[in-house]
Amino acid sequence: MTSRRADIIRESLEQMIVTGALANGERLDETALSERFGCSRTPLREAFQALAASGLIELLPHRGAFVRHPSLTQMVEMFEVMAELEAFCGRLAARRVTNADLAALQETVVACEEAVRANDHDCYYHENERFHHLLYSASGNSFLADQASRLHARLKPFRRLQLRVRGRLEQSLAEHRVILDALEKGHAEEVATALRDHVAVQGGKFNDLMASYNASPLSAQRA
Amino acid sequence: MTSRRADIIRESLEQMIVTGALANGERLDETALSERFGCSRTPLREAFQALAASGLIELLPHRGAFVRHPSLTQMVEMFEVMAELEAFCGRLAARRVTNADLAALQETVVACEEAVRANDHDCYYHENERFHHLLYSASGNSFLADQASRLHARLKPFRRLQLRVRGRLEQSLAEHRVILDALEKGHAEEVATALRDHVAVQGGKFNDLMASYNASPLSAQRA
DNA sequence: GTCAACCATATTGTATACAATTATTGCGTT
DNA sequence: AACGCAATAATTGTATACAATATGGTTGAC
Repeated sequence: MTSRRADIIRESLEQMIVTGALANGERLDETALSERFGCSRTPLREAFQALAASGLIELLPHRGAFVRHPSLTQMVEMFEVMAELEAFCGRLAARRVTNADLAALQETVVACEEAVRANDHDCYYHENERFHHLLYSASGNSFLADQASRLHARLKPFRRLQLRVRGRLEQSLAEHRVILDALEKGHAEEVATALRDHVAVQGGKFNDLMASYNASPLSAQRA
Repeated sequence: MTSRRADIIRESLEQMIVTGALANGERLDETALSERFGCSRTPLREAFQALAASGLIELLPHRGAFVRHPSLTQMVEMFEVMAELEAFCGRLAARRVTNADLAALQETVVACEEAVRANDHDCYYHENERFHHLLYSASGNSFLADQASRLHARLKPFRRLQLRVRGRLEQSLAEHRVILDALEKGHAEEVATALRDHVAVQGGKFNDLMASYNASPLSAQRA
């Protein structure tokens, strides 16, 4: 149980930033926020440090904290790295995956199938998360798994937007099947390629992403 | 100019941790350190936050800050990821590199040659850094470049140990030449493979690394 | 003698007060 | 009228004081 006020505030601010409740370039006023959260400036400043470390805000010395939403370019760059990290996870997992891992992955695929049938986007989203996180740890490299998880978390709001495109759920599920199949056969390069294509923003997906980005509050110009 | 006491303290502690002046598992006493640095606990705590974010210490709620040196396993894991990140930088750079980048890279190779002739390890180390950072930005993906730089910085103390192995300088230089050559020709996969092998800890390099790790103060058991 | 519960102590987390730096506004000069 | 400088106000950075939590030792019971 986290009894630290600072941690709660960090999560709260994180949410406000990724949902777009806090606009890009906006300055976070310590005194104003401390009144809003009903606490002093101290825990707020600690939360700022953590947010700055994960890149959600920029901390300029003696000037304050500023919200920094990724630009479209930065977003594409992040997806480019994410694709490669996942591909690497897959390549390692093809050699190191355990039967328990495979069984758990299979479970998520089944759950995803049901979600698609029920057209339950939230459920699919949840199971999709499980699939990818299982894959990260199946890499057998806990540092890699951690890095992948961090970036995955940072891309969370954009992935949600993507999954809402028509037909994307079915396509995503089919790709999961291909990945799992190659993984079971131990075909490292096939797994890597399938994952890279699954995650990468390319072709039509780029247009979808761009459209949803421009429509979202995150795209607001900097102050 | 950084007039923040917290930043200075962070750098100072960072140095003490990576050099092994602070042993693994050691608890960082806020009051003791604040007296030592001649300041209050506030900037120290801010420094702790930053160090925890980069993984050098662990911050347990209501219990304090503990130094966390990577285990041999974690180190190998980090090198595994570093190799892949650099390989990806190279693959992208093969398509996106500019003539100015190539010229700058060529310069570092020349400087490295001179350093090897003079047997100047410090100079070689410095030019080696330049080579790799140039490569990161040549990837044309600034997010990737940033991530690569971060991990590169974290592996710094271990790389220093590695370069001290006899004959490693010449071997490293030769590899730089191969990488640059493939880069000029635009052979993406050659660049990637050469970089992966250049960075990866495998074969004899693993033994060298393990030996230097065991000999270093970083390998001390946790308290 | 051992284990558990409780109290004392020490240490972290938070609030507030103060210092230092930056931004702003107004005035004076060109 | 526009630019530059200076004083003032606002905001961040730091110090200190206080509150909350965890640890360790002691005491009591079984």
